[in-house]
Amino acid sequence: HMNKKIVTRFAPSPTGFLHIGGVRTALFAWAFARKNNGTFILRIEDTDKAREVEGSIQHIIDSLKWVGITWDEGIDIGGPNAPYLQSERLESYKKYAQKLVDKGLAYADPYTPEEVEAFRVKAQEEKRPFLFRDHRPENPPVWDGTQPLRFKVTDIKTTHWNDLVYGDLSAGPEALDDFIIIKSDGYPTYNLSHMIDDLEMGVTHIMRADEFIASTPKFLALYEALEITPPLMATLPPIMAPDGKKKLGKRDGAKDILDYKAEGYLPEAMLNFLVFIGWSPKDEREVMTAQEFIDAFEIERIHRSGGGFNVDKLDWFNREHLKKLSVGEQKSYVQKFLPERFSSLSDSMLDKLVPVIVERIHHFSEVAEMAEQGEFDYYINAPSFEESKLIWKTDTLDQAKDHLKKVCELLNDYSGEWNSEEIKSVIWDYAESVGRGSVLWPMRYALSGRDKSPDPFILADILGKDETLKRLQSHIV
RNA sequence: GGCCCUAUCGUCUAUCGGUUAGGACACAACGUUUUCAAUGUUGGAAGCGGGGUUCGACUCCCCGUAGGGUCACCA
Repeated sequence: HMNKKIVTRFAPSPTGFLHIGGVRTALFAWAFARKNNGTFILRIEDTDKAREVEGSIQHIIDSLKWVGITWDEGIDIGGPNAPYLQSERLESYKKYAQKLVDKGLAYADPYTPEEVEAFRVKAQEEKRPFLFRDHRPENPPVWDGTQPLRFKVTDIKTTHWNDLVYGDLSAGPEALDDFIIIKSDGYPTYNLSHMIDDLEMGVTHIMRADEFIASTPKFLALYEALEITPPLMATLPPIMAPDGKKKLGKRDGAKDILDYKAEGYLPEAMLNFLVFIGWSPKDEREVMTAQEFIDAFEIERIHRSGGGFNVDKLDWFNREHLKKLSVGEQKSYVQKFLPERFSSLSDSMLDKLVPVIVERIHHFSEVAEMAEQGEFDYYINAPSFEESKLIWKTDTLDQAKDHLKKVCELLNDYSGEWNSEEIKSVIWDYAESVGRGSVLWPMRYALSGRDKSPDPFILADILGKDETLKRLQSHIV
């Protein structure tokens, strides 16, 4: 039973950065293609020249690549259906537009933008939807390419269709109108161009966010006029702002996806987080790799209700994926976010320090924040001697110094392997005999100068034997 | 305002007529421990309201209510 090969696409417009909503859409379309051994296409819809933002295309490519999305055909790699930039496909759109004109299903819009705007305002004031067809000219001029070209809806009815996610949908006749398919600048609108491209590129499944539900009846009318069988449609639920009250927009904190990269979030965590907004697997798994997501992905399990963007959950996902990284990988991230002054840390010190840091963060920019607050300074500079701190939780300063003196002796005599477990066992019996706190608190202060720090044995391990003894001795004098 | 979609713990969700309504995040308590962190255990916490259908509704239908989308020479 050879089914038709599945082809999906992600088709953003180059009008700025890609935010999480766009990436989520791409992720679903990509996963569906991958799961079914299909083709995934990256197409750029640059028909709105006024809104185009320089550099967007590269930014989109970088964003998708960051989360691990790959495409089989697309703007940067070409493919059998090239070009993948709509501004280079104008002939196709004109051909189909002309077809409609010839059939009497498209006509030139004779009004000025101001006149149309006036119709719209009036409709708004009268609290009814704006319908251009109420103003459809009786004898439209011949289309010479300088006026907008409108599709003429001939069958005004309630539209019924099926959505792979929402099931049977319908919309009243108010959803149908004469909409523009070619603008006065000669470029097509999305309304026309996306379906021509999908047809020519063999797209079988369209995945897009729910704001397109309302215009689907228009698309369906145009498909019919063009005698094109529409692809199957899967509508994705909206991503809501953290308060859950409205759709997440750029004004509500929908950041550039690459900002999360800059903040030290892991791409695999971002992917994991994003796919769980609007989808969930059959079982109760949450932490998943990209491949596990692809394997588990089913359109049937895409949700219909909107999901909120929850930073706490993202942080949790990030921690979970952080733990799965090798120490080497963790180390290169930590190095990236550690300020310049820490470059004096030796490689071997870093190897021991990294796990200690990773245990205390959700994402790597916290490393920079903690460093900013002086959190790691004692790894590169010995803390200054403070008697008051040294005697905290011990009886007297003399006693604290005696304990440190003994610790120094024990460590000095020890010549085995230098790691926190061994260091601990060297000191432990003594600490137990006189009371752990009275030994460990002074050690902590002598080594870090702080009352909140990692275990003193771990500190000693990271600092090395020489530096450890040096710091302890400086507090005995 | 018209058209359309949605509705389970604070948040994300499971449930596809019969469950003590399950899980995760967050939160709280306790345990471990030399502090912090990490970790372990436990806990509180939900079916928007009203009608139906049914032996039985979170689940199906209707009406409210609330939220969201849309009504561009943007996609």
